[in-house]
Amino acid sequence: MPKARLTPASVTEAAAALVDEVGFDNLSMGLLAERLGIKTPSLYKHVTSQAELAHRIAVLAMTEAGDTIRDAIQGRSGSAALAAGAQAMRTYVREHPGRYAAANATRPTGPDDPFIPASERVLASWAAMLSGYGLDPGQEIHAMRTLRSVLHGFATLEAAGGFQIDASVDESFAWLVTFIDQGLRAGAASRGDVTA
Amino acid sequence: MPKARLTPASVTEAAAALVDEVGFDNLSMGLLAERLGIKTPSLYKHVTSQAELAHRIAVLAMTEAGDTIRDAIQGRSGSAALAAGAQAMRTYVREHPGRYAAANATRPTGPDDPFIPASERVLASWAAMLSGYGLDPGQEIHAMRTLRSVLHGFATLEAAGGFQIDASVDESFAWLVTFIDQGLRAGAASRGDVTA
DNA sequence: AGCCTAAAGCTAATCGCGTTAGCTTGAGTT
DNA sequence: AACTCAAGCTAACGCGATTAGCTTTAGGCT
Repeated sequence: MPKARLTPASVTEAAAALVDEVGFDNLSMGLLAERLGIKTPSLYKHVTSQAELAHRIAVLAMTEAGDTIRDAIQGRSGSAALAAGAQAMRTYVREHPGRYAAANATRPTGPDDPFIPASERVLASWAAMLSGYGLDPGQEIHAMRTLRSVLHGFATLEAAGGFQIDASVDESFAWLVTFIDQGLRAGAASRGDVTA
Repeated sequence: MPKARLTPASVTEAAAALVDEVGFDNLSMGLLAERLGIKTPSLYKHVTSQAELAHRIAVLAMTEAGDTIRDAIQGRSGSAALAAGAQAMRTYVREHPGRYAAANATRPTGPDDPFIPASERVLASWAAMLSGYGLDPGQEIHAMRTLRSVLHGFATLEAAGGFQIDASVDESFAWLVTFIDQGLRAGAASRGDVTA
């Protein structure tokens, strides 16, 4: 049999790179085939459908994002962990807008979808980071959702060009991170958790 | 000439209703035509393209959202204005997920695009609400962006089914609003910096 | 009342893109 | 050297958006 020039991983990676360049909803089989130097129908020897391809990009994205966030948080705690994790996520989305869009467009296909553990790893990193704030157990879920909301919201708004005066977007993000940090600290303090 | 059964406004409204039912990216000319009781090509007597139709939905959505947010904030100030405005926005997105998706998918088509003033009206409402917190002028832009990020992030995550244990999503939103309110009151980011 | 125009519909046809069917080739195995 | 099958290819189908061109009909005008 012919040597496998194209592996499942290399095809997914090429698709992910493509999507970061042209945007997730401009992904087309023809574009990817051209990029790989083959004709469009030949792609179906490596992918069952465009939907499956998009899903594979999503799994890759979630896995990569999980890795960078985990690495950023590793070895830090509290404010530093929050700042590093948030920055890692923002940077990932800026560098891989197409992959991130793919991840947001996808839904788990079943109970054994690898997308599920990949997302859970991301959530686990955030949970680990939040645990450093010593929040009340009942509040952790809310803090987690609020955190996800801000970071996701900021990243998508930025990716969509939603911030007009982009001169100070970095500054805004730093402000946002500080805002969250102080809110979380205050939340812990309000329950007497303060180290005084 | 035949009476105008279908006005530009009624077509856009029907498309918006459709999109809220089937999801923005399941919008199709055939579906809308069927809904209006005409054949697909006849739609082009009322719309120049699907892209234009999507854009009209987006303008409608931004205008409607602006109205409800303004109305919610009217007559309130401070925490109450924030809570009411945030709730209004969340409710709008929950009730009109397709329109909101359309609004996020669109880009201004030119300097005289009605989408621009429509978005500005939304921003103006948020700005009016934020002014009640008496923030430092230099921080207002950051507070605005942070506010937009949380609300947009929460709304889109919720619409995408991103919150698994949906039992307490209402509670999480209330927590989020309180979190933002307390942060704004404290002038959170005015002191200290956590930037990595 | 009776024409005349143009808006609004329709059918037929085109185009692009995803996808399927079926043929061909060549590397690795026997 | 024969054999097999993964990976490519061309041809063709299907569906949704869009265009072309015809038909109908209501409103304005004389």
